[in-house]
Amino acid sequence: MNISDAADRSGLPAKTIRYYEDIGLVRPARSENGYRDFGETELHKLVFLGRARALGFTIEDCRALLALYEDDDRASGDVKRIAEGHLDQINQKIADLEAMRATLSHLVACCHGDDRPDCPILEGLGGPAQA
Amino acid sequence: MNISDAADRSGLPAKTIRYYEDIGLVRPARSENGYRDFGETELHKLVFLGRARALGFTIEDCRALLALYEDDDRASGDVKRIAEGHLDQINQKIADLEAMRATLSHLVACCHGDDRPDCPILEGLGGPAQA
DNA sequence: CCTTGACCTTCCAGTGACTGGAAGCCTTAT
DNA sequence: ATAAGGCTTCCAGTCACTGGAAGGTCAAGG
Repeated sequence: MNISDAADRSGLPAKTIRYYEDIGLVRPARSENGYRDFGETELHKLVFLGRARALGFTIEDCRALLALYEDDDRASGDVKRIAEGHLDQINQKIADLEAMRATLSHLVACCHGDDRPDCPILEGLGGPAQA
Repeated sequence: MNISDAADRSGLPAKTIRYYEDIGLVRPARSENGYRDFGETELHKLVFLGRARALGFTIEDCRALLALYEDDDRASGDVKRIAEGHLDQINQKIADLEAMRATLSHLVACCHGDDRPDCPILEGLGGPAQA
């Protein structure tokens, strides 16, 4: 299967698939003409990578997860540890974003947003530190 | 004031301050020896930038906000529009992360996490599409 | 006066995970 | 024979810094 079919079936852009080969995540065979030739196994890995990336795992996490996926003697504890670490990071990011949202939505709510210069948002950013 | 004092008083790393000058966000004076010399106005802008960045505004948003901050004839509506746009993006990011968290925490909860290879997390990533 | 150490300067390269584009080869259909 | 489309590689750019090298400046101590 050529790269554009692999792209269609995995949902990843062809550019991304080439990049994943560059960094050693997949190793498609090559046809005589030099084109990449994806078998079911490599396609399967692309799907796996697409799902893991969609869950926000880093490429290095994906590399580790893929190695575990292909290792019949893996310990599920290793997988779970990676996933829990990532879950902690997601929770941290959500907490950070919620703190931003709280501050910013308060400022936005206080701003009348018309053509006058008076603006609590700018005051919050530039004024003296607030409690 | 030299850059390290500006860094201490603004909370930004000196490297970041130099970068902000590079991209034209601040324009500190120069002493005869070539050192940057920050007055209160430039320091104030650094504090403003630090707060805006902490709220997740992009550098280009910061540039626009700073211009409005320095414009006595601004319309607060312009500020509010930028802030609301950013708030939308924050909300979108939170929603994305919460979706990831829901999927991932479910998978993690299903994984016994011991030394056996059986692993619902990997099955979720590599298996057939789920409803 | 000299040295030491802490500053400061500029410039270059790297981060993560792609993405866009150029230049050129291959295939398929007309 | 040619035109369109797909494939290849390689280089550069994204965002907002961050690290490090090479070298100039300054204040204190001997």
